[in-house]
Amino acid sequence: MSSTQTCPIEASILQLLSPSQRNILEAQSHQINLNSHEYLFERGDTADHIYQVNKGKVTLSRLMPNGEQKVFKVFLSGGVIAEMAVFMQPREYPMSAHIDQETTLTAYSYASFKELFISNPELSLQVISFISNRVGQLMNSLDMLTQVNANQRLVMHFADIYSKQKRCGNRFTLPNTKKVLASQLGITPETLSRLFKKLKFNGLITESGACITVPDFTVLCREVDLVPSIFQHNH
Amino acid sequence: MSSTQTCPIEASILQLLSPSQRNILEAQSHQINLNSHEYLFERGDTADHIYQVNKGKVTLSRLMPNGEQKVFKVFLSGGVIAEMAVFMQPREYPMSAHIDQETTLTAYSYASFKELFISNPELSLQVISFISNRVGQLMNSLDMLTQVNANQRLVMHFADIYSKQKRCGNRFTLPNTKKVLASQLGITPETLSRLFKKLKFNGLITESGACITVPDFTVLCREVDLVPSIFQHNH
DNA sequence: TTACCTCCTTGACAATTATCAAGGCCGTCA
DNA sequence: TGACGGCCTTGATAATTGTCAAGGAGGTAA
Repeated sequence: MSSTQTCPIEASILQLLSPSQRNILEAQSHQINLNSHEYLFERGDTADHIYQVNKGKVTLSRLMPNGEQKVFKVFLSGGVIAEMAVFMQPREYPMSAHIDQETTLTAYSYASFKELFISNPELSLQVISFISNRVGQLMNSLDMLTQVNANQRLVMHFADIYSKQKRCGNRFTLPNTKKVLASQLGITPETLSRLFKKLKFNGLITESGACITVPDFTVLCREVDLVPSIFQHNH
Repeated sequence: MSSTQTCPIEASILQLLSPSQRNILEAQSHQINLNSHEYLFERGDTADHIYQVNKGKVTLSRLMPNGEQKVFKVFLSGGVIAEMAVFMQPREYPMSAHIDQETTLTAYSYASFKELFISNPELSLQVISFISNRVGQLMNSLDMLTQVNANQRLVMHFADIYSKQKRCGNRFTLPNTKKVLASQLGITPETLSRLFKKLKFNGLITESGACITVPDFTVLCREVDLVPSIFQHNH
């Protein structure tokens, strides 16, 4: 797993800033270096910084009642961490951020964002819009996790990855280990392994390392009873 | 099912406004009357109003790929509808709002909110905070729906209702039909019926109409393998 | 090199949940 | 009043997913 890997392209709050606003923020930022197995923050810590990954790998996860670690998201270079948490009340990180590889980050303080918002009302509007969209996405995820079975969740996840990656034909690359993927889909690694086996057996996908090839998206969707439009790029 | 029923107490964007801000908004609002079986709006409509229910009953739902209607939320008097949707890009309602009973609503326009935000930067900050919290809640729901079984989801839902209702001993009232409840929990009505049966058989709850009595919250939680703290009121 | 350790896979089995079918209850409406 | 329709329940059965146990592949550190 190379450390030059980048996150799927994903919108972040930082992209809403104009160059001059960005400069103000940068001026007040600072750099952080962390080693493998350290924590950037833990659940419950005061959330006073948003972080952007420059290099490395950070996993956002939460300890579940059963003692398992549920992975929410893995951040590679470019990823922006905790862009919501710092605005919550009480201002506490709702999950822990674990360093998986030696990582360098840029830390932007809550205070500097607050100043920007106060002095730029139109920026605040954009941010409200941005977060509202996130709410919409989360509600979609809620649908996905309750109304469809594991097979469909996997294919929908494929669609998600596919639409976020730079297209290279009918292929895409799994950004995480299968254990993490299983955790994100809310199933066990064993079940995931069997789902993959079935998809491969039926010729719906081919697997080569972390790279998945889908001969025919329409067929794949029909097989699991989903509309093919989920693979349309809706940027 | 009486039409004087009220929503569980739940924070809304309207509560962030100062009296004078509220007045500005009210001045630009208008009243709406709708009859049973009409739609307030449908998924995809331009989202240009936030609505507050004065009297009646409105169901927010979405058509699922399998053709079923998944209920997200039921609004009774006091409920505030679409407080996120109007800020999303593109500005479209992500679900449909169905009128279940004759209903009167107050409609506040997106434009008037926008003006308020632009002229009150601190208000915008509060709104950002408010929506971020909603993001946090949704992520908790995601946990709940993926990491725990149906039994636990039901009890957690009890805890949710209980903490939002005015306390009257160890009782609370189910706000929706069991069919709707099942839909919210992501299970079938049959499964829900059997869960209730088991809880009642084991003496963990008593049911009298829509009213549920829990003799001992600690015992109930222990039985389904959850921490009792979920019933603590964390206003 | 060996000794771990984690991830991934597979098999056998158990638990959970959905599906299908049927009947009772309770409203509304003609 | 009776007919209809929705909701709730129950039973029988099937499908889905989890649990436990075991082994292979690959990486890392002593």
